[in-house]
Amino acid sequence: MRPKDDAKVEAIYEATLRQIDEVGIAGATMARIARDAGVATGTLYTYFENKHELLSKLYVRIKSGAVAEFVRDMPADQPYRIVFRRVWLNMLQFNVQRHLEGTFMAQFYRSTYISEEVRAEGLRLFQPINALLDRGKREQLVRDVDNALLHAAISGPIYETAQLVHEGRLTLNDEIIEQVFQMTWDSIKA
Amino acid sequence: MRPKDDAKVEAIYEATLRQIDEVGIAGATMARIARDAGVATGTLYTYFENKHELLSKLYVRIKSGAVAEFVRDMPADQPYRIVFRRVWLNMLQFNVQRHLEGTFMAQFYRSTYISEEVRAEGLRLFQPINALLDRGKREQLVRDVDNALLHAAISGPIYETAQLVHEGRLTLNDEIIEQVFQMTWDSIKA
Amino acid sequence: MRPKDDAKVEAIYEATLRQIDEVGIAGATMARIARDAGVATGTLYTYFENKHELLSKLYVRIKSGAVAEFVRDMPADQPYRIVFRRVWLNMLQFNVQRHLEGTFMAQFYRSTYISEEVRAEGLRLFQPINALLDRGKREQLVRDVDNALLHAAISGPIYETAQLVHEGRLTLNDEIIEQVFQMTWDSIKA
Amino acid sequence: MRPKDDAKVEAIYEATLRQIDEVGIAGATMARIARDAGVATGTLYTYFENKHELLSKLYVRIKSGAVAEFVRDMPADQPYRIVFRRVWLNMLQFNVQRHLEGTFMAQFYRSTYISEEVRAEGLRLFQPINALLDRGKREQLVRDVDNALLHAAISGPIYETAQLVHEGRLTLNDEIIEQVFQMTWDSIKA
DNA sequence: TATGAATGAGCCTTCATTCAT
DNA sequence: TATGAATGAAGGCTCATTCAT
Repeated sequence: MRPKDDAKVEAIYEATLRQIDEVGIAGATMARIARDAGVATGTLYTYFENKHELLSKLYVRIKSGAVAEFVRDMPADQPYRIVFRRVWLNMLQFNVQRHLEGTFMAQFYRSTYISEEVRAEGLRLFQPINALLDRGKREQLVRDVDNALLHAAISGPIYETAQLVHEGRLTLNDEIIEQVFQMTWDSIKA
Repeated sequence: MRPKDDAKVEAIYEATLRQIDEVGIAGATMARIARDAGVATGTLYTYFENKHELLSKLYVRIKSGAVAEFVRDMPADQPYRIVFRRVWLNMLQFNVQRHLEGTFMAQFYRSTYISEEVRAEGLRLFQPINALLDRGKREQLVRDVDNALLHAAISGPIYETAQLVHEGRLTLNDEIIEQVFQMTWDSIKA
Repeated sequence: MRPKDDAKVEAIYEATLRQIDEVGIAGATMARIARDAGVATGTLYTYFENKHELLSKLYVRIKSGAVAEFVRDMPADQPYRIVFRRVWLNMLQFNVQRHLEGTFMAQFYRSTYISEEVRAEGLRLFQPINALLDRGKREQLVRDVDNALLHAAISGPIYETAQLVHEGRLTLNDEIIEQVFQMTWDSIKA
Repeated sequence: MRPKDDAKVEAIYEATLRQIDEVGIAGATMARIARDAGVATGTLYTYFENKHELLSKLYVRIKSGAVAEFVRDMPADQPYRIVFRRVWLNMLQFNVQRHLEGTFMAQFYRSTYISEEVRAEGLRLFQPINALLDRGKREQLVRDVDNALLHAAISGPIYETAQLVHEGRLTLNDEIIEQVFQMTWDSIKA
C-alpha cells in the first residue's frame, strides 16, 4: 500500500512515540495514538495493517535514523580515536536527547511484539557501526573480540547512562561525558 | 481452615516469571498466571492485592535475591580484583543463567507498572554493590567517579551480553568470559 | 461513518428499564442491557461513560419526562381543585401505567448509585409541582405546611397504591380512584 | 438447623443491617457482613443456607419486630383516635429512628431477593394493624375502604417523611409531627 | 462448630479491529 | 480515503459459596 499522505504517516509515528513514552507500549492504544496524531482511529488502518505493523515499521525507521545519526559528521579521514569518539558521542546524545526513540527501541526489541525478521533487519542496519569497529581492529587500536561483545561494551553503558539521566539521577556535563567516554574507550581499546 | 501456603506463593511467583518471559508483562494476565501456577484466578487475590502488588513484590524479592547472589562466596579478605571478579562473575551468571529473573527486572524497571517507591527500594537493595565500589575507590584501584556511572559501566555490558546469549548470538566459554571481564575491568580500574 | 444514533440511545434506555424491572438495579448488568437493546456491550460505552452515567442520565430523563407528564393537560385557568385533581391523576396514572419508570426512580433514588448532584437535579425538576402547591396555599385551599410534607402526603400514597396494583392486590376503577383522591385531597386541603 | 449461638445470629443480623445501610443491599457482601459481625465468612453458612435466606429471615424478623413496636403501649381501651394516634406515632418513630430497619424493609420488599412466600408472610404479620383499621371502620370513624388503601394512605406518607428526615431535608418536632398526623387522620377519617 | 483460603463464574470496562457512511 | 461508531473477546477484579483444617 502506497500511502498518499506522508505527513500523516509522520504524524502517526510521532504520536506513537509520544504515547509510548507517556503510557508505555501496552498503554498506547490505537485510539490514543490516532487522537494524538489528529486522525480517526480507522485511518491508522489505512496506513498500517495493524498495531504490530505500525510498531515494526516505526522500529525499523527509528533504528535506521538512529544509525544515520550515529555516523553523522563522522570525520572519516581523522585518526581512529577521533572518529570513534564522534560516533560514540552521537550515540550517547541520541540516547539522551531523543529518549523517546531510544526507549522505544529498547522496549520494542525486548517485547513480544517484535518478529524475527524485524530483529534481523535491525541488526543489518548496524552494519556501519560494525565497519567502524572492523577498522579499529585492522588498525590494532581495538581489541580483537567479537563485534557483538564490543557492541555490548559500548551500548550497554550508553543505555544505562541515558536511563540515569532520564531518571534525574545524573546530569551530564563535559567532564562526566569525558569520564564515561574514557571508560568505554579503555574498555575496548587494544 | 487451610493456612496460607508459602509453596503457593512460590508457584505464583514462578508462573509469573514464566508467563512474562513468554508473553511479556502486559500479556501475562492474571488468568494465565493463575493457570500456570495451578490455582484459581481468585486465589491470586488472596495473596496479592492486585497485579501491581504481585509484580512489585516479585521485583523486590528477585532484586534482593539477585544482590544476595552477587555477593555470594565473596572472598572479602582477598585482593580487590579477586573480590570484584567474583562479584562480577556472579552478576554475569545470574543474568545469563536466570534469564527469566534478569529479563523481568529489566522489563519491570522500565515499565509503567513500577512505582517510585519500588524503584527506590530497588536502588536501596544495591547498597552492598556500592560498598564494594567504594572499597575499590578507597584502595585507589577503581576510578573516582560516581557509583552510578561505574554501575552503568559494569551492568550495561552484562545485560547486553546476557541478551546476546539468550538470542543465541553468543555462547559463553571461559575465554569469552575472560574477555568480557577484562573489558569491564579496564573500564573501571583507576 | 455511522452517526450516533438516537434510536439506539432510546433502545438502551428502554432495555435498562426492562432489565431493572426484571432483575433489579444490581442484576441489570451492562451485558444484559446491551443484549436486550440489541447492541454489543461495548456500544453502551459509546453513549455512556459507565454504568453510573447511564443510570443517572436515565433517571434525570425519566424524572423530567414524568414531571412533564404530571402537568400535562393541566387546566391552569380552572378552579384549584380541578387543576390539582388533573395533576394528581396524571401522577397516579404515570406510576401505575409506567410502572417501569416509577419503580426505577424509586429504586435509584434510594440506591447507592445515585450521586448528590443527581439527587439535587431531581429535586430541581420538581419545581412545577411546588408551584402548584404554592398556588394552593395562596388561595388558602391547601394547608400551610412545608411543600416537602405535602409532597410526602401526595406521593407516598400514590407510590404505595401503584405498588398494590403492580402486585395484583388492587385493581383500579373510577370508584377506587375517587376514593384515593378524596383521601389525599382531605389530607392536604386547608 | 438449630443455631447454637443466638448471640452470634444477633450479631450477624445487626452487621447485615449496618452494611446494607452503608453500602446498599448489593454492596453488602457476605465477607463484609461476616467481618462486621466478627465471625468468619464460612460461619454465616452455618446459620443461614445462603445470602437469600439470611436476608429473608432478617426481613421477617424485622417486620414482626416492627409490628410489635407499632402496637406497643397501645391504650386499647381508649377512644379510637387516641389509640390510632399511638400506633401511628409508633410507626413514624420506628421509621425515623430505626432507619436501617425501615430502609432495609423497603429495599428488600421491592428487590428481586424477596420470594412470594416471604412477601406473603410479611403481609400476614400486619394482621394487628388491619384489626385496628377494622375497629375504626366498625366505629364509623374510618372510611369504609379497602384496608390496603388505608394502609397506603398511612404508610406512604410515613415512609416519605422518614426519608426526608434521613436526607436532612426535614427536622421533626412536635408541631410538625402534629401536622403530619393531622393530614393522615384527615385522610382516613370517615 | 468455626475458620478463612480456594474456587470460578460473572462483573464492568477496554481496545484492536471492522464497517457503514 | 477518512471517519468514528460498532463489535465482542479479553482483562482485572469481586464475591457467593465450598471445603480442608
